[in-house]
Amino acid sequence: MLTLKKKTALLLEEAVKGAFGEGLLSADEIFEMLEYPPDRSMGDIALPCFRLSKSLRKAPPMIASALAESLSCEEFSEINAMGGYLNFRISPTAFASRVVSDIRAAGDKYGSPMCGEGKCVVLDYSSPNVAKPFHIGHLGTTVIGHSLKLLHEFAGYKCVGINYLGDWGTQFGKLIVAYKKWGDKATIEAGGVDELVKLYVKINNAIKAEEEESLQGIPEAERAGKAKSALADESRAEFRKLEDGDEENLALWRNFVSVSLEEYEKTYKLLGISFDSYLGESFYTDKMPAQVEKLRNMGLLEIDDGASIVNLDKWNMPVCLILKRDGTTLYPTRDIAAAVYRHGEYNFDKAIYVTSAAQSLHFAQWFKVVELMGYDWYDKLVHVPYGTVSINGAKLATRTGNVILLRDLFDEAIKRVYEITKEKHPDERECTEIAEKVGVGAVIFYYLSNNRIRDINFVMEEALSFDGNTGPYVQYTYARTCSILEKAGCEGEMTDAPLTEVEFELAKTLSVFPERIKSALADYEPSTVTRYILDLAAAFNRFYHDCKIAACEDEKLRSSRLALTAATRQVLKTALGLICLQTPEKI
RNA sequence: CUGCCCGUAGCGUAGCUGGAUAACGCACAAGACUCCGACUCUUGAGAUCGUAGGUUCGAAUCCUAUCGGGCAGGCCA
Repeated sequence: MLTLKKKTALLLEEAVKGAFGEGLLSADEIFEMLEYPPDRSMGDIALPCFRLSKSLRKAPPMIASALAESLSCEEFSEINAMGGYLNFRISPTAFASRVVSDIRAAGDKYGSPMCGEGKCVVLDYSSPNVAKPFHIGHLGTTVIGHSLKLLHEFAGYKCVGINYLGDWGTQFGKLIVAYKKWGDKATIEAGGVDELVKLYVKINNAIKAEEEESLQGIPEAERAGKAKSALADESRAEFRKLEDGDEENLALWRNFVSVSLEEYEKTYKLLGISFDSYLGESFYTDKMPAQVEKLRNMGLLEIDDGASIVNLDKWNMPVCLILKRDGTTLYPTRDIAAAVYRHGEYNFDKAIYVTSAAQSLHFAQWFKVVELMGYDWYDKLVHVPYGTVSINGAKLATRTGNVILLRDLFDEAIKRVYEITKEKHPDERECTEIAEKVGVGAVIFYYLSNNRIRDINFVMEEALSFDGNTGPYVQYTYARTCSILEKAGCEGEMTDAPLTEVEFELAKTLSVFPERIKSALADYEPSTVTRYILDLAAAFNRFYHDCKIAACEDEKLRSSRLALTAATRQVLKTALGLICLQTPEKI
């Protein structure tokens, strides 16, 4: 499979040799220089010659015209020099046939760079905290992470998706105390994670109240570290018991985890997501001491104000805390231990962490510590950050209730689509199925439309809008391709029937898919795929509007148009799949 | 105070390894369906690319400074 750019680059390599002699530019270098003109009237592909003018000591327009003269090829219907540019025009019919036959030959592998054969990627994403609500703050890591997994699988990597559950820590001591005080088995069983959240909120409020009471009469300035709470002490004690393997507490803990997970699974199922590993923080508790020991033996650990730290001054970063003053571990300690374990387990070629950009420094720090520890795979760790989410302009906050649970968000989206769909589909089950795919798709598409690093202000009305560049728009376009092909009863073949501008534009858009996939992978950027889908949907809808397809009277032209439609359906299906969107054939 | 990220039409954004007339959607204005699915398509109006310097044949893109917003910065995760 030779893309247009590659083929052009090879031709140009010969032309450059012919006009200016050997060894000046390789095909690869030319490939990098090629670009798409901003306007169709200029040509379909272009080589800017400005950079060549220095080494050749000739004016760019002269280089362009010299190259134009020494080039000839049937692939291009026209080659001409314009200013400093060498512009190529492709013959639409031949080009479209080649694109369509490439797509047909590759099938659902069309667009795959196949660069991951025999390599393994570990992706850490979603990772909710047990017994806390699963809200839109988790949408980013979940959806970006899974899309990156799909992209890597598409490229041939063996992928391991890890849901690094927040299933350990003093919050479980609190939860155990709360449960013993106010909770009971039946309520939790019936109410699920919501009941756990209630208990958690209740005990936190109670602790806060006790602490405030204990501070009465102490001047503002002297309050630091003086807050006292019996419940907090009790919580620490219960957590200690849990760490020491107390059977009763362990049983409670297991129950909290499984109740929470059960709830999360519902959302994952809706998103079509599953994980290969659910090993959470608790799994690594016994793997940290070895790493701490290694740090100490290597002389990397310093004691500062009682705590054990790694000094990162040389790299212009604040110190990385490894052990607290009381000797207990911290977030970076666990991350290091987990990375070491995972490398041993999977021997990954890349380990990707999808988290909020707020954690960028944390990752930079512990990545550096891993490097200092002499692990030669330190450069295989990749942090993929994304912007923070706010709701209607305000920060997310569980306490003030400014949260949208993912579950509620999807329910709302599904409900709205259902209302619209039911008029067309009397069958209720079918309608529900469509509403799920389109409703959830709308939210995901909205989220994955922008560069991940941008902060996002979540406005329900916008996320659930179905007009313009939205999920329903592209899914509808996909359904339309299916419907046309089904009515026609065949998928057509490319013929020598002359094609018009819109058909040619569609073929060009189809041809560019592999390049877009490559850049999505290189940048860890699912939105590149989202944008491509919009380009393709727009190109197809223009074509659809201008041309009769199944109803075309000219047999040859009909066949070509059906083939283009089939190719579009194929690429849309692949691309939508890569950003976690379903592809219903009817809407 | 220090570091990282973001400033592009009224709004939400793309373009950022420098390249030709800055692209898309929403909203606004005008138009197109006895037609393969109208959740469609066409056209118009709307931008001194935060600001000021610099590098270059050429800057939204690179460098410096500056303003505005977000985030982070030793015992939370």
